[in-house]
Amino acid sequence: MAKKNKPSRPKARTPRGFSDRLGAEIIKEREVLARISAVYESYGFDPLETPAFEYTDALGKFLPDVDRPNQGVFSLQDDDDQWISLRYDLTAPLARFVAQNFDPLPKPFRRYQVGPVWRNEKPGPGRFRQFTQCDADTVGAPAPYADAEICAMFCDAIEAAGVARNEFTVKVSNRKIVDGLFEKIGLASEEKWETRLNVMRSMDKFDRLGEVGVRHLLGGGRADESGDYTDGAKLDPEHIETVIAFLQSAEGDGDPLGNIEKLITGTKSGEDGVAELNGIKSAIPDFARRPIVIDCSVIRGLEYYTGPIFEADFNEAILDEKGKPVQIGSLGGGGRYDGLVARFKGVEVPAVGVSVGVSRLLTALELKKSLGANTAGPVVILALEKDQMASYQQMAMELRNAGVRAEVYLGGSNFAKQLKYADKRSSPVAVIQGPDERGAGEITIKDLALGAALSKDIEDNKAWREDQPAQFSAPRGDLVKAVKETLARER
RNA sequence: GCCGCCUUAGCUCAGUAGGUUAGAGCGCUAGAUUGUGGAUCUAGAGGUCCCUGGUUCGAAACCAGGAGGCGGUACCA
Repeated sequence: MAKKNKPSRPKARTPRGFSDRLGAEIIKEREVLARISAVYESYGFDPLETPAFEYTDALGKFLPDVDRPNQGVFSLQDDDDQWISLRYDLTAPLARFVAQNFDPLPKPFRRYQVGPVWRNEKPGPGRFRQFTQCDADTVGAPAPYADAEICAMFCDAIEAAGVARNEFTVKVSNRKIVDGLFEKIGLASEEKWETRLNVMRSMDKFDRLGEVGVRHLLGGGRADESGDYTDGAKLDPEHIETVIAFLQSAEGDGDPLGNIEKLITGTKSGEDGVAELNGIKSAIPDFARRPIVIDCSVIRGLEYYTGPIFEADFNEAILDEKGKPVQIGSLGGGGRYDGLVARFKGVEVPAVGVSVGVSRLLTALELKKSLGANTAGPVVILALEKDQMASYQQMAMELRNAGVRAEVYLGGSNFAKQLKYADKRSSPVAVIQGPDERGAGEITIKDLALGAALSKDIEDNKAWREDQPAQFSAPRGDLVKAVKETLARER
């Protein structure tokens, strides 16, 4: 039964959570990154590049233990026995960089950074183990003015990336307000930190699980549809009411800040937080026309945010090819983290920043099909006579010099196959010169896009072939002109 | 990590109460239509039926373990 003599070959495949990318996809991402970077640069942020690997202790709490050194991050032990890890975001490397080069840097230090980051966790739709982030941070400036600027720039960057103003919302909250809530419900003391974490996790799920789900999580616990059970925070009923009211403060037509203020009145950090949000509001030009809302149901990272926090979300659910909603997560987010550099320096350095999740954004735009038609391929010059290759390459050169992407067909196939190739490359135009044209000093320009459009209502192939409505001839000397005119017509 | 479902051709999927040469559509390759892609016709290639082990005269099918995928859930800087 088993076949003999069959060599066992490795299976060609990409590791899970990673992906190959080709052609148009890369071009699109490059374009989106360029647009976001341009926004950051126009605000005066300088580009920074740091290596993919960092010493693991510089990245934070994920010191690899012997059992699970790769929990969350990809780590390996260098030949000098030190642990190094692939960066999981761009903020930790920034903190390291600032601490390392503190004295000569201008303060505040404004930098942006674009690049891949890696996380060793379960992949899902729009969720990869390698993805691109696009961050901008201001280090060394206290709240709220730097926060206001970052927040406004965040909106500009997302818009520049191709999401319209009415398609997304930047939600703003403040960690201090959440602290105020904890004071109100008696969770402020040191030994209650675990319950606090628990409550924050539950609150973070408000948008996904809704009021009912969060009530369960705050109380006794919740069983999900797969039968798994999550233990609850076991709060008193009245405290649950307070938390729910807090989460719902942004709903309805009232003013969210006012609602919050009533809930957390009398707490020091709560009032500080409200004041900071007011400061942000008043420091953003044309605030009312921007898609920014105060919404305290946003929690984000549990550990390090110390002040204002931002999160950008799509307004409407993203659907996949089958029309099913996809959990794609936020478009990006950020906030103030005054303690991060202190890990290295011992002194608190105030800092605030945002991160745009470019890979997610592109997945979403792809699903929403708002990135427009496919990027056109190159003009293909058919190679009908092998002894004329130099003259074909000459044509390609002329087109390139005129700024037109062009290539000569280099395979070994016949006429029909060459056109098929051009079709597959989604070439807009094919340039044809066989013996007939060459004798007459001409070329044939074939408008592939137009042909494709016309062919939709073609029935008789014979008539189609005889007419050839989508092509015309031109003098060899007019090559560039004729191609450019054809391309222009397609726009 | 936990729970559930799934894995047969490049893709989408049939299939058999365990029984010789495992199928379809699309795609692919080649040819026809006398130098023309998308139409039509003809032919062809391509499968360790996810892997390993077990039960059996016989396993793609049944059992166990593993891997991968999907969905939920937990964690998430």
